[in-house]
Amino acid sequence: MGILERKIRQKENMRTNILAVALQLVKEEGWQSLSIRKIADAIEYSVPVIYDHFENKEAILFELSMDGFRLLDRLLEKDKRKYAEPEERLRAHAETYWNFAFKNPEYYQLMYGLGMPCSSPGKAKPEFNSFRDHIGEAIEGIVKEKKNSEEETCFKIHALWSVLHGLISIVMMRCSDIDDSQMNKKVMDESVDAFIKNL
Amino acid sequence: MGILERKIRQKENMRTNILAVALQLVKEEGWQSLSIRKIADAIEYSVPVIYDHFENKEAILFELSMDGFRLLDRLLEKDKRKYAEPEERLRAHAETYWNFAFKNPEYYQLMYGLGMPCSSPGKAKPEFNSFRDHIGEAIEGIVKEKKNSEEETCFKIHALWSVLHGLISIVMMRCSDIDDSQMNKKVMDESVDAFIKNL
DNA sequence: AAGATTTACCTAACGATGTTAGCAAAGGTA
DNA sequence: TACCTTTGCTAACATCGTTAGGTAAATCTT
Repeated sequence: MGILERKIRQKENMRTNILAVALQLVKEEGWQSLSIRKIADAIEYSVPVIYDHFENKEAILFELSMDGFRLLDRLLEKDKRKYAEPEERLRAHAETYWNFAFKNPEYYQLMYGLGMPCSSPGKAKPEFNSFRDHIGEAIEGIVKEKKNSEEETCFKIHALWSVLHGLISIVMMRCSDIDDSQMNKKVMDESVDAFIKNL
Repeated sequence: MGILERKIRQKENMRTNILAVALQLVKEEGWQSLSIRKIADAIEYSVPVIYDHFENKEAILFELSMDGFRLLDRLLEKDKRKYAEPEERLRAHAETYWNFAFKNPEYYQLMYGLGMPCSSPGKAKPEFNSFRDHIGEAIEGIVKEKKNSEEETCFKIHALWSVLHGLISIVMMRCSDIDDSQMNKKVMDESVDAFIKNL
């Protein structure tokens, strides 16, 4: 009997609908004004049904952050297929990371806890290191003939990730008075250049 | 009559007391659990008196973040007096920034909106650029014989700030699985080295 | 088809939050 | 003493996340 399957399908639909609606609300009004009641309103159900599908609000945010990591991962995989040469690939990864952040600021903020009650970080997720793994691979490709130790490579990975994340955070949080996005992009490009030169 | 002055003094005392108590609570339980009622409880007054001294909760957070910037600024000024040689001074500034962040994580999180409802950033504060100004001066000192344009120097400032802030953010938010603080410190030192070498 | 049972869903509430209106008491002024 | 300003409080409002408990519909059992 397909009746059970239909129910499962409906349940899944509800779940994805909740996530979709939550993301939509966030895009419109930001994380700070997202509430369970608004989600319930948007899906046209009462509040408690949301708790049939998610343990609590944090679980919803967690799931959305996972979506963010998955999306980023897909983009990085595309780079991998497109660019075989390690240096070229590394530059592409950096650019992809940058573009991802500013095309999906909601995701980026959630993924790295920028300007919101921490929620997602803290729990170790494999997806968390997706970017690290990708640039790590590219860096190893560039550096493999040189006699760098594994530890040194690990340092390099962290260093590059840090510049990118730091730059993005500062711009996204408006910590700097430099608001010219072209200029900020240039700072990133030069930082990546300097980084590669220093490998 | 000193009676008016006493009242002013009392009012100021109350104000600073509120801030001190708020900071204390944050150090004990983190930003997320700070509430007006807890502050009122700690200062042994009822809730509305707090609103006689601060417009709202955000104003309290804002003032505390200013304290953070002022404290950081004082430390950087100390470096300036201690180290005349630009490169040495720049290294000291980086180290000071790093140490400040991990000795006062509450301040750092508030100042740059890490893991909390954004609150402070967004409003342009002169104190915000204190660190930028300090490392800017040192970098100009190092680079002044070379024919770098002002724009290039500005880029360099942003690049260095970004590595530091990125590294600190990643560690503080536990985005990385590398939790060894000595190791993280090494990554910073090497990044600063590479940065200076690349000036 | 009728009864039993599980499921789906809602109303209403609890406790905590930031914020404010309005009142009472204390203190200074005339 | 009468008045007024300051100072502080109680109590409430709206919103939040979360949950207990009930109802009616959908499903399963006989």
